[in-house]
Amino acid sequence: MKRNLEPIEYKENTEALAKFAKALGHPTRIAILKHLENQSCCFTGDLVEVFPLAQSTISQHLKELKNAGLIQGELKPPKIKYCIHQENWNIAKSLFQQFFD
Amino acid sequence: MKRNLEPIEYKENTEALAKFAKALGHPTRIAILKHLENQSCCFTGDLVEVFPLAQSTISQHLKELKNAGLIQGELKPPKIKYCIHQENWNIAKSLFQQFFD
DNA sequence: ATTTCTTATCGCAAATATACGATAGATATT
DNA sequence: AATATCTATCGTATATTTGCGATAAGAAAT
Repeated sequence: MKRNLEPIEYKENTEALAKFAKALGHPTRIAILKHLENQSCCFTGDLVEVFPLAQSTISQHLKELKNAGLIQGELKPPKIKYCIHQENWNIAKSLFQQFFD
Repeated sequence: MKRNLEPIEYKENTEALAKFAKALGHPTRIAILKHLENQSCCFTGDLVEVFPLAQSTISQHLKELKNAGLIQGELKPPKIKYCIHQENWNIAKSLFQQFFD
């Protein structure tokens, strides 16, 4: 095999949009975000009860959403409260909007 | 290992949105779609010249976009003309719209 | 200090995605 | 029928994703 080692350079918006889309590319993560929109916020434990998935799996999905910038965690010891990251959410929203015209 | 063999059941819209998002979750596919929006249509060969990727790789990305329903291919022998699948495009658009409020 | 509660991380296994070259298929043209 | 052109598919290698249980990490309360 011979792979393209040097990654292709895309426009900034293209990369950003793909990154957001990738984070949204799993039904569990969509469902988590919908849940966050309804509840405005929630704890990891709440989600573990909602979805038939291991706690570690939920945590991993949350991590990806956080890495993508779509959510943020706030320390509420001993829990962690997760909310939509409103600023980045708006950025994602407008990127998708302008993408679809 | 013991995986959850029975897949989780999500709402239809959740699945649909995740599927579209997944297809959009790669910068090359975003770029292809942007190109299609500008040109309205194009051939596989055109894309091979635009992107520094093998023809087979481009073809694979097109296949995924087609499977997601975002594009459609029209036979224009000996070429194939790819266009946005307008109907599904609108569905995707409205799914993202209502997802982001 | 120890225990309790909550969440993150590690290590693993399996599945999927990404990329390539090579090859096959489909259709005009000669 | 043979050739040329264009695209899809196959086979392969590697990387990433997804999921689990087990364990670690953090903070509060006892």
